[in-house]
Amino acid sequence: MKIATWNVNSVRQRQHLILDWLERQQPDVLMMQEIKCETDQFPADAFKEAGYDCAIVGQKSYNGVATLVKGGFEVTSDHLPGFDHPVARYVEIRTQKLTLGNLYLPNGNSGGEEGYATKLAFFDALTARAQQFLQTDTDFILAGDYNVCPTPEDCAPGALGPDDALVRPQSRAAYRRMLWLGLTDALRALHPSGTAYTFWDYQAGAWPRDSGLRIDHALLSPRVAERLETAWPDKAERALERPSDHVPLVVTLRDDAQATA
DNA sequence: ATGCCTTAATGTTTAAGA
Repeated sequence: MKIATWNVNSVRQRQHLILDWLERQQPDVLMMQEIKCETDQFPADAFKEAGYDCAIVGQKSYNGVATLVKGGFEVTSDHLPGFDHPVARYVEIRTQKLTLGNLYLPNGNSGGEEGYATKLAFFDALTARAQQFLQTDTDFILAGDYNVCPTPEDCAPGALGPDDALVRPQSRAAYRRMLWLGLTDALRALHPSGTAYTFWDYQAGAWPRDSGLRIDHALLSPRVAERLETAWPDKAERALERPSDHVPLVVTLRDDAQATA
């Protein structure tokens, strides 16, 4: 099973790049963030033609998430339970015996301390959601744009100041708290060290200088982690014409031994 | 100079992104 997450920075601007990528990679699931459109503006027909059905939670101008799925699925939530802000930053589906949460965590650099508090509040609710799944023995993946560089190795030297919301100690602690629940960072489980950036700023020649960040992550519940086969950021996508500033993070899982036994 | 791009919309500028 092949699952990807990608902050596309406007699905309408990126539609053809996304369709080309789907054609090449053929994932079973693609979780997209920052679709930047209302639900009824989402180009669902084009993705349908490519073989994908969509779970869409859009809003005007900003944010917005959508999950593309091959095969049957059901939407289990169109918002993050416990996060009481009317923003389109979470959609959750169930397919192939997995619950897949697609998240766009607040950046936390705008809106002063209140804006930063919103980021931590989202983390709290996401942690509670994960605990709920663990308690109910639900296999799950929580993937998306976490807007956190978990360790210094995940932030190119000089790319961000020490007070940036992506690297503040509380942000990193909030991310670690999810790992401490027993979740697995798919990329780091297979590639424990080294750079594995998923984002390069449009500004200041960040891409040619390889001044990137690892901020897009896939966290796996214990039984799903047992099936982890590969995890890689599709860096080549950043070099194409008019790309998103993020690249897809791709995770593949071996077949469920329980299902095939 | 929290700028250097890029996006959407409030649109001949602004806010947000990270």
